[in-house]
Amino acid sequence: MKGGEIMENLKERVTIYEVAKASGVSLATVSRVMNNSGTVSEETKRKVLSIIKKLGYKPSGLAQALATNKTTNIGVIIPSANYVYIANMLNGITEVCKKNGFTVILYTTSHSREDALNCLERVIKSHVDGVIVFDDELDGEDLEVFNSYSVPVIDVNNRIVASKIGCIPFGYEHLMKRIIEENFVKGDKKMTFLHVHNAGRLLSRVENQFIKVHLENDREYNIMNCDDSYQRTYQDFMERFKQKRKEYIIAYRDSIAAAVLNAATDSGLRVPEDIEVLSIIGTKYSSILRPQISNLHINFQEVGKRAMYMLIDLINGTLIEKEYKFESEYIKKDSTFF
Amino acid sequence: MKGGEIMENLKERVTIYEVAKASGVSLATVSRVMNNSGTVSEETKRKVLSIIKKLGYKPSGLAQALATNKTTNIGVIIPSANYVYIANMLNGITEVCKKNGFTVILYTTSHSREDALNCLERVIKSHVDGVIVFDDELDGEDLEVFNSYSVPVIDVNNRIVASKIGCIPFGYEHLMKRIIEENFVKGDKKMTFLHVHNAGRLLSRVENQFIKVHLENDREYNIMNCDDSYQRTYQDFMERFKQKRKEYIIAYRDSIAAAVLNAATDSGLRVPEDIEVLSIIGTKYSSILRPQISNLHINFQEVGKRAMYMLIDLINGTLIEKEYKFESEYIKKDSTFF
DNA sequence: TTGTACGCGTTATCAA
DNA sequence: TTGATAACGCGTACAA
Repeated sequence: MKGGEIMENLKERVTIYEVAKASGVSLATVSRVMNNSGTVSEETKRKVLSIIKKLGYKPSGLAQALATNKTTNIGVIIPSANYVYIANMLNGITEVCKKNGFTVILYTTSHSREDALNCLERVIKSHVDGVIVFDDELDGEDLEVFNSYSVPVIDVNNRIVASKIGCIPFGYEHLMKRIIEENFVKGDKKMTFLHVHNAGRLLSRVENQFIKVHLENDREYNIMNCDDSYQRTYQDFMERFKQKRKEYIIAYRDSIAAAVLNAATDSGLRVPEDIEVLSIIGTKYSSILRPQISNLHINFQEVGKRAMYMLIDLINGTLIEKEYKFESEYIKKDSTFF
Repeated sequence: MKGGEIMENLKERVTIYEVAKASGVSLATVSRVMNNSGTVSEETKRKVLSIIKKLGYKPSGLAQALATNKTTNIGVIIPSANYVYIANMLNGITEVCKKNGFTVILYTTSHSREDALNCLERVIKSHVDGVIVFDDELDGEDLEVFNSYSVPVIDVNNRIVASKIGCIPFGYEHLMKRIIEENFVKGDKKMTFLHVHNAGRLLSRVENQFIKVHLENDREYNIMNCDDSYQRTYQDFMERFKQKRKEYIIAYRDSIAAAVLNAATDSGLRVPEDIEVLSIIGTKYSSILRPQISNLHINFQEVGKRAMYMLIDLINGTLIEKEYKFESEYIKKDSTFF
């Protein structure tokens, strides 16, 4: 053995052929043993199994997928795993995946159209058995593209239905209307909606509803631009709260709501007497933060699980109801009066 | 056309053969066009490209992977995406992946040895080009198994090095010692370490260090069993704080620390005068919660990025330093005195 | 019960 | 500049 020779024990991947040879049978028999298909005599089965174990043979998922046209992989497209509610959904998906023998391939879009189209390409190339989309960069037409490559789709947070598309829309409108009108009747504060640039359809829909309900009731309202960052929002509100106004503020999610609350508290304003805050997307942090934040709750872990269940049915062609709506629930905490 | 016929426009996947036929060239030429390899005349190139576009041809990643022995997929093994710091790491990984043309396959183990071994199997079957492991269920021997199937590994939170294994250990011990001893000198409270059953090596190591430093200094300490859940811990401490004792409590992560803090506040105890709390793993919530939580900070997004950079180098055989340590940093906030 | 041979959709090596 | 053709590792009719 020469000096410079590579000594790594990268034993080459053992294939079905080698198992067959070592067992003295054909590769078809090995395949049968692996998949418990066809009929194999107990004796050869034992022998083959022992060889498989001895050689440490693991079938190549690639070759299997190519031969069977099934990968048992599903794609998940999300903007980022960094938001708690999205991580919760992801967790629900993986849970159901594991129980059903699927594996998750993760695609993130970082809020960019370019990334999104890139994902689309890669998802199609990857031969996933199906895909769950929770991403505003992808619209109905994009989802049709998946379908045209016969990739079943479950679209979360939309209402797009087609032959191989199911959807899980969220119901925030009714509840939003109820809360706003309750504030008109019992409350005394003008409402401010925190508008986040490019934050997606979910927030836009709620914002539109916010405006609509105000117009219907002939009430004044504020829309305020807001960064999707705790620090920046905190600073903005420290500035804003120098004038000790009373306000009812609606924020996208817990961190943003917390920024407002902390700024209020740090400015000597009382919650909820002076400042009321509502978080649209509530997570467990709504209850951990003090004061606890009132929020419109949807269990995103359950959303993820449901999405995956629906996708499995869609893949198997047994999905009856292509739409499953999640209604939000009002969790009244300390940051609001009613 | 009969009535019951299926009308779905699931156009079958178009293959390289069909493109070749439609272009009047051989599949080899199409392959060359796709990969910009070899030499193709401008004219046929144009023709082939137009056909590719027209037919919407996307090469099969499966077949490519089988032929080239490269998937451009990497595996990520984590206990769950539900913890903020893990989600942060995941985010760092995906970011670097995207820039370098890799795709993440996600494997979660749900804190079970069985799941972990299952992951091991699936990772090997899936032909990933490499794997990042941040999971206590998998030990050094398991990682060697990856290696024996020539799957490069980056192991986070451990110090295991081998031919195709790199690692990213965390440095908590020194800082822990410094903080504890500072408390001995300047502080006046007995320290309590929250022991979480089966929470993994990271916490165990810190706990051992906690005990060691106390023994070295001949000081008394408490170890207290604690659930890895906000609610349960909150209740436990509401009970405990009925006796208005003074304590310095060390918790695993923000949520748990918050449970202690909230219980203290709700029991009429002052922070940090009566109760001091330190969170070992700090996230952005350390600064959002009130009082803000002192913590031992490691930027997990950076950990994820670094892990992926190292993995890429390992795959390419260009990784020089197989170990890259992340030292924790003490972020002094309002929940402690020093 | 077992083996042969073909197909899955690519890449890559030769010749032509 | 192109086109056959052999891998890649497996599943699976069909034949034996």
